[in-house]
Amino acid sequence: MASISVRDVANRAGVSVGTVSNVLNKPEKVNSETIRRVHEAIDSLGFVRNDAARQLRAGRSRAIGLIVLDASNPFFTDVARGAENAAQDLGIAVLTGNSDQDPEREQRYLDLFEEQRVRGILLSPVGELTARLERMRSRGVPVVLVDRRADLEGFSSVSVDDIQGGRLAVEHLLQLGRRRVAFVGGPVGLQQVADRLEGARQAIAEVPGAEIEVLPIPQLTVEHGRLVGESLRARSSDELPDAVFAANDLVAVGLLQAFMLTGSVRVPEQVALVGYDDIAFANAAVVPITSIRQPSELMGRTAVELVERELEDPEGAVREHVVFPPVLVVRASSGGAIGSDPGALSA
Amino acid sequence: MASISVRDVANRAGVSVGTVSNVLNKPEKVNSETIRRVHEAIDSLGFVRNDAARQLRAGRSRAIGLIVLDASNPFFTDVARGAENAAQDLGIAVLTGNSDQDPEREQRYLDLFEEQRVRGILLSPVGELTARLERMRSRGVPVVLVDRRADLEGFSSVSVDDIQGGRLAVEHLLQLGRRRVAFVGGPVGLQQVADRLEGARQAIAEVPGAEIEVLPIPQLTVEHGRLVGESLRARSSDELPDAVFAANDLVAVGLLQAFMLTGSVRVPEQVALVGYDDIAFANAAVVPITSIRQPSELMGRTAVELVERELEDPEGAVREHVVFPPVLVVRASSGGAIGSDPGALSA
DNA sequence: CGGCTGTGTTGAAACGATTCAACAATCGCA
DNA sequence: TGCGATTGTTGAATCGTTTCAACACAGCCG
Repeated sequence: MASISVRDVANRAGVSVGTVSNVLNKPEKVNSETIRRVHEAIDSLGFVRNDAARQLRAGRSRAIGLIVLDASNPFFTDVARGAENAAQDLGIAVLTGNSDQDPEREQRYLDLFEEQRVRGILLSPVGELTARLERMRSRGVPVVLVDRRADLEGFSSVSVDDIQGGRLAVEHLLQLGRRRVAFVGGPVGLQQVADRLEGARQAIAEVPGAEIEVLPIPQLTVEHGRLVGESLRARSSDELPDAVFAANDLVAVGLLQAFMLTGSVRVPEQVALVGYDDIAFANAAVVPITSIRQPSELMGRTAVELVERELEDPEGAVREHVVFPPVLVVRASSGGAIGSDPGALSA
Repeated sequence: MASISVRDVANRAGVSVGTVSNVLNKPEKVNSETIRRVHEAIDSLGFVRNDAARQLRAGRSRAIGLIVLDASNPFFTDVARGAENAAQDLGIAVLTGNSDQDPEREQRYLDLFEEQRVRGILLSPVGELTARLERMRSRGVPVVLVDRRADLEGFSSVSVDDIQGGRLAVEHLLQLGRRRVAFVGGPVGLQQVADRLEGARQAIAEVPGAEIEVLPIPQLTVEHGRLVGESLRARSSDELPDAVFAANDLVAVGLLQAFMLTGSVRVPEQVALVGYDDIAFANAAVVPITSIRQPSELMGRTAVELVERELEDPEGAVREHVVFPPVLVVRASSGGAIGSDPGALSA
């Protein structure tokens, strides 16, 4: 029951505690025969290093804290995966907390991470945290904002250029010869939605004769996509747009379902469809959906690297804002590579 | 830069360190005026308790470790949410790691959690861990298996009765008058798949004239569901089953897509469809899919409670296997509540 | 007044790993 | 042989919190 400590290992191996510690942390300073004996003792006693004691001495832990907005959103699980992979390479760990868009839960995870003295925090913020983060920074704990451009001054961040993403989507539609584009998304209060729309408008403005119609929705869900899809279906064919850009893939799935349900709107013949995020389901939809991919895994990886870089440069004014370019992934819903006969889609 | 400790707080408040500790942990033993002064000192200095020191003294941390098989599977995010909610009520934290079905990652998280001296571990295991878990148990660290019945002797577990789930699904189909049921799932090596099929067979056996056809697939994915769906679509109508039970919702979605694509198989008129897991997408599919719900959040919550119960009963032989009943959720794909005109589904 | 109870407070010991100045042993070289 | 350099090893001090035996003090009673 009594826990096994370095002292026990030292006794068993016939060396001092300092030597055991050196075997664990600086083996190059220890005679190889001694190393062997110590490891033997460790194995036979089943010794497991007590991380609390180690980090008490070290002053900081070997873990990075990650707080995500929504653990069920594939985007964030990919970010987390990227962070874990990067951390693994560095021999550190990632502790993941899910704020679930609740400022109170977010606070609790910040408390926990502060008490744990994590080496840094990756955060996609919900609540108002300026004062709090200011304090962490003054303590020398790096904070990296994920998926939000530097709305908080003085913190590093990783994000995606959503304006560029919007451009990519609509330029693709325009290149297909489409001219009457509908944008389905909302609420426009959301930075991401506003940026995507802005990019779409920029692309439209560059092509004479192209026009855009904005169809606002209160939330980015399958249901609201479907509702808009049904209202579009009811239009006469000369009122129908020939292309739709959905602010995310869930909305695109809803639109597609409405179009498919009666088969009265053919995708992509009558309406070409582009979504955003490139979630796994975009590829698995009835008609695979063209989408804008965010390099989510790379974002997580980069965020971890930014934390470590700030740590290595303690006095540093090293605050970086890494903005990733989005990538267009063309699939059947905009007439890209189609597995089966497109004609079959009209049902 | 120098970290602020209880000693600093004590000086500032003009009391001893013992008193500061008591304010933090046993305020009922401290004079209320003293409490006030100490809190004032804490606030003005920005003191944050060092959890490493605290748990070094305590011998164990205030966190429970959770290792999930697949963080992108909604089932596990729900389990995690349940565990976090339960932990919150108890004033402890949950550290979540994603093994991603990789035994090596699973090992690394176990190492981490052992070094952190977590109070307990919730685990949906991938690799062979008997020896390892045995050691943890002998150290008095409770281990609770999630979503696996006690294939490892002597550990508590939470799981769902998948045999019962299979029964529910097929009994429902039989009650609708269907008699020719197809089961789509695999690999049968998977305990869950085998159990669901077993339950289905039991239900079939109780109704004279009912028969079941097993259509095996190598993986529970949308793609494989779609492939089977296409082969069914090609059958003549008297060879077609009048009901399909899919081993999970992803497979059901694939089947549905194949049926809808040409509209040659009408759901639910020609074929009634039931899935398993009740993922969010089941409700958001073109035709909402009837499914078997697992109480995933409750499972997470219960697992945390089992850990705490084992801790309170140190010598205890308290090893419980909690098996939850699955729940049938009826939707349009089996002719349940349908929003719009069912006839419209035939396209 | 002496003894007793109850309420607050104190400060040193303990938790277990890491660090580092000091020491020991061995070797090379003049 | 003597001296410095090199390589290994030692063990006490340290990190910040909690615990606990000991103490101080006030109030009460016989």
